[in-house]
Amino acid sequence: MEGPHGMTARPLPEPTVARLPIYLRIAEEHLRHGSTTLSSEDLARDAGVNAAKVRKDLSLLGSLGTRGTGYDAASLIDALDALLGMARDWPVVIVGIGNLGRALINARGFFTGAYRLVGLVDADPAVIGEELGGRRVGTFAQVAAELESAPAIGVITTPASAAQEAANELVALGARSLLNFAPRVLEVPEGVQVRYVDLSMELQILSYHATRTDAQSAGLLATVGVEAQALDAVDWAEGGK
Amino acid sequence: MEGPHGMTARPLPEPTVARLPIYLRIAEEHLRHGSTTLSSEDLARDAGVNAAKVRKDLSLLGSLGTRGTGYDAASLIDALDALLGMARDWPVVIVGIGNLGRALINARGFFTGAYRLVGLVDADPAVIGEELGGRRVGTFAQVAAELESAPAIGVITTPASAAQEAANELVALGARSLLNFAPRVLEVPEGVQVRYVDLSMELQILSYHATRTDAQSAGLLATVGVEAQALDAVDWAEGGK
DNA sequence: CCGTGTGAAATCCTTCACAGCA
DNA sequence: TGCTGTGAAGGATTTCACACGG
Repeated sequence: MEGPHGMTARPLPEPTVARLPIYLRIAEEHLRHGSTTLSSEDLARDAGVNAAKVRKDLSLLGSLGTRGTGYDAASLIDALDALLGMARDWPVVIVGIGNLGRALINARGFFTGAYRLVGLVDADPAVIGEELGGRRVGTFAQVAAELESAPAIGVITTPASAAQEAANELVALGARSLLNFAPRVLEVPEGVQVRYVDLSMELQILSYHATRTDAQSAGLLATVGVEAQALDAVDWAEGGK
Repeated sequence: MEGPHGMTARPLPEPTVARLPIYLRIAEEHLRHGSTTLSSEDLARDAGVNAAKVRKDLSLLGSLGTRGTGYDAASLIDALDALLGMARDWPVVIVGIGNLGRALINARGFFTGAYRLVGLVDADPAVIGEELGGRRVGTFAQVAAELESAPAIGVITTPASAAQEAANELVALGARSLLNFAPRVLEVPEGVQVRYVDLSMELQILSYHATRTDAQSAGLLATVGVEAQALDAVDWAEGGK
């Protein structure tokens, strides 16, 4: 059904999965700019990766390209859309309506396309009742009562101390994917996916590298031949022990 | 100076670097809760990784532990603080004062410790002049004039269309590390670090996995023995061709 | 002739298993 | 005895190099 030749596909390597959304974005951009085909070299340049990697990645989805020509932008978009589930409907609940939660609600591109905001949860009585993005903020119980179906994705933007409880409630509501912005590793049942976005961690990783390159530029440069690499986000988790 | 035995250290593996902030957070928490030592097993449980991985990671920083006992929380924190540059001062400029930018300015834990907000840039005249987080929003020229020194880190929260220009300006100001929230791969000079946080990409990766596990649970479960893994963020980039 | 698709090689990371020290 | 530190094994991903097809 979803494999290269209709057979049961083995799971894609996680680094490949993380690059697919980038390829999708680039293909959409190329199409908007009028080019109907693009080569692995084009994709590689825009994504900041090796061309061989692009070909290997895309070949895992099937034979999408044409030898001597490249990839048809529209076909590539279709294939990636299908694989990333962009044709489906993904109801999203956000827990923690602070600054970050509000930013996500209002962010362009966050609730476009397949992802649909269906619930806003907060514990603070001062926030409950407020209307944002066409939804009224409620407690878990209130939101659960108003949901038509289980949310597919739960977004956690609470303080760290409330994150595990938020995860528990979201899983109880039926969410099987969590996007956690709180600086806490979550315990979730097997089969529940968790992705972590930790802003202070990002700063620390940057300052680690900055410390190192400073020290090196004082000596001799040691980072020779380092290819510009765009995105290899592999921070994911599958629940269970 | 920074190697295990005072010798020139080879660079740490990138996945290891991405885990160090987590170990740091866990050690701080343990210390706050009164335990002065913690084992690799403790760290592994809280971080959601394998204990062997913890030991391998930490052994790369030197011999921090004591056989038969574990790691001294305070010493571990010191070592990680030093390595991640937490003793230094990291001036940060934010470009793009929309919802996300404001969320970062107000977020607890984002501008605590080593990271210090020194400038806010936006192109919108309606936003320029506004005061947030103790800083007045200005154009690049205005902010540049008020800076005491070059910013170490630039945070980009502009729309995608403005991200490359923001990166150029930040590099011109002297920033050597960029944290980019815009869905765009940036071109930067060699030696400039870029990390990407792309929220819509996170959702797409989640929906990819959700699609797959749904299809599998209809058949037979194939994800057996998958260890819970916390964070392997490896999305980083070094400029240059 | 050009660019994809792909075995094979090389590299990187993780996990194992245990020696060694407190 | 208990837990770290680490060589070696194992697994996964990246890169190479080129056969193949349009």
